[in-house]
Amino acid sequence: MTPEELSLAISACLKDAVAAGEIALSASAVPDEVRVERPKNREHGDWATNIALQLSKQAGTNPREFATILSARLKSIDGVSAVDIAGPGFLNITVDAAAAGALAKAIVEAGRDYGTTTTLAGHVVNMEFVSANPTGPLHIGHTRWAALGDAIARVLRASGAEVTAEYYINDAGSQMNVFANSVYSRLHGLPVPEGGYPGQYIADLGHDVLSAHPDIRELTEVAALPVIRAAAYKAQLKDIKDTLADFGVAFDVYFSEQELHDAGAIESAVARLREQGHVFDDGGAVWLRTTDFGDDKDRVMIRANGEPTYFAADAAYYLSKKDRGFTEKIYLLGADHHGYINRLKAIAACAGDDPDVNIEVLIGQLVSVNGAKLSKRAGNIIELKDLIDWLGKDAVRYSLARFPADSPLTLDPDLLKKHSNENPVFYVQYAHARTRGAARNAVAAGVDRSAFEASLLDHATENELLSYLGSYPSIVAKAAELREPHRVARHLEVIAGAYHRWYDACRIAPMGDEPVTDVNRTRLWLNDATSQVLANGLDLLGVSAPERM
RNA sequence: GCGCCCAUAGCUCAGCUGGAUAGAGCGUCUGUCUACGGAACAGAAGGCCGGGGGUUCGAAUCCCUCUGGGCGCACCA
Repeated sequence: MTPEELSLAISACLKDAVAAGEIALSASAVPDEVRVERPKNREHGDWATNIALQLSKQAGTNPREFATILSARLKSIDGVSAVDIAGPGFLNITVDAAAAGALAKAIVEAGRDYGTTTTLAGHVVNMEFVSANPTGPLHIGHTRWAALGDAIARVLRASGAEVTAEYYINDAGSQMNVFANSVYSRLHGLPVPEGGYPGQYIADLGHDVLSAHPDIRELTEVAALPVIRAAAYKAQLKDIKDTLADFGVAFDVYFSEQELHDAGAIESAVARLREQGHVFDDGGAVWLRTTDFGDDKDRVMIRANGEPTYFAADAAYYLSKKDRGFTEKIYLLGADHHGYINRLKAIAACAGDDPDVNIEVLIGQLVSVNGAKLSKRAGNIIELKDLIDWLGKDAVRYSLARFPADSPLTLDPDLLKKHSNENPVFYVQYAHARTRGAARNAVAAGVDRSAFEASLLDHATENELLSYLGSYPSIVAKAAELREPHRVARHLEVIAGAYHRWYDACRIAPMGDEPVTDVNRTRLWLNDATSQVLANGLDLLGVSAPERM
């Protein structure tokens, strides 16, 4: 019995009670699924619901009376062994061991599919994240979104959504010229130009350019700059892609801003938005009236000098996503871009979309290290590449994925540097390795899965572990719905803890010369079910599930 | 000045969108091993959930208001 099954059964009982006239509610007031929670206190049963507290007012009765009527029907649910009414009207439900234990076998049989649902089926999602300028290496600021964005994409897919992960390359702006100038200066041993990019990587890019174009130093500045710009851009973008691959982050599409310009998409975007009636001319510039849709000021699309703005490219890019058939466009942006929310939503509205449905802008607080703010331009960056080499992909990805995006996060490098159980990733990975080790030992001792007797999983720690395994799918679905993959990570930590407690209390393999019994065999199913859930969950976070550590 | 985010144990942070005695890891202290992997488990100490009002059966959670942090307000990209 999973919490979902219980939830549906409770809802059915409610509907029956309404139909029988025992509760004065309209049928539409009964929710299809009743939320059941795992009570903190074990004396409160296996599962609890506060549905009586929520609906009694509408039903014109008091919560305890409501609960009494409902509990009589809940007792007849197959697998429910007891129903108690507590406090102001909580319903505490106890499930018998056989009904709870059956889950272990179901999980093993579902395998990698356990935890996938269809709650977001039909959603065609474009998820844009990272999108770092191709003028420098990825640093820790991008790291958070790389880890989180990839995990969100995976969680969405697990919930049935069709997701395209997309990286927008800002390769068209004036920063590309600054970038080329910076490399040019390095090649000629000149100081970093005003506002240019410092940092060793500029010199490294110079070497890349030099090996591709050995005569680059002989060219005049005017002739050299376009060559440098193209070659350094190519090398830097490759570096970014390689780093993301090392981080286990896969993008389906790398979208070039320059190609938008080359294809005339800016002009056609202005024309299309003008048709929608939201474009106006003022002071020689072309504007989009974003204030019609909640922005605090209108935005220039084409400057008085005829040059398009970055904002115009944003609008063209949005239209591209719309044209490509995405019903939901999700943007993951850093907190320093939160001012973009309104204008991006206004673009969607101007394009005729519903800004509450078709576009979603997620804002993440920036990660800091040792209190120092990181700046690409200042050159004191911590590169993603170095972080991976330093701490390992798994530790970095897990550390970033286990916190929600909207709270400030301070990473202590000295703490993260330690490969010890101070880092929660090891707690979860170790639990998985332990399940594998326990299975190897059990098999060596002659235990197999030839028998499964669910009612034998009756220890308190088994009840606890089963309930957490059972709520895993709804946690994944919730994480997808709210775009909060940290919920998965936290739940894995809960499962790992429950597993360790079970492992301490209940042996899988027989002790010494004792014979193998169905208790051992059945426990092996539960062990393997735990293994499967931990592996599935870690995979959603892009973290490996090691066989041994 | 206007706007967004944040404030919970000594530290880093959860808290399932309003529920029962507010949790985890680390740190501190005390226990459990002739060990299916001790990278574990059990227990203790540690909280005015930033302050003050309000909403209701019930608030860390929702509303208002202070305080204190982070960030943003371009015909830059």
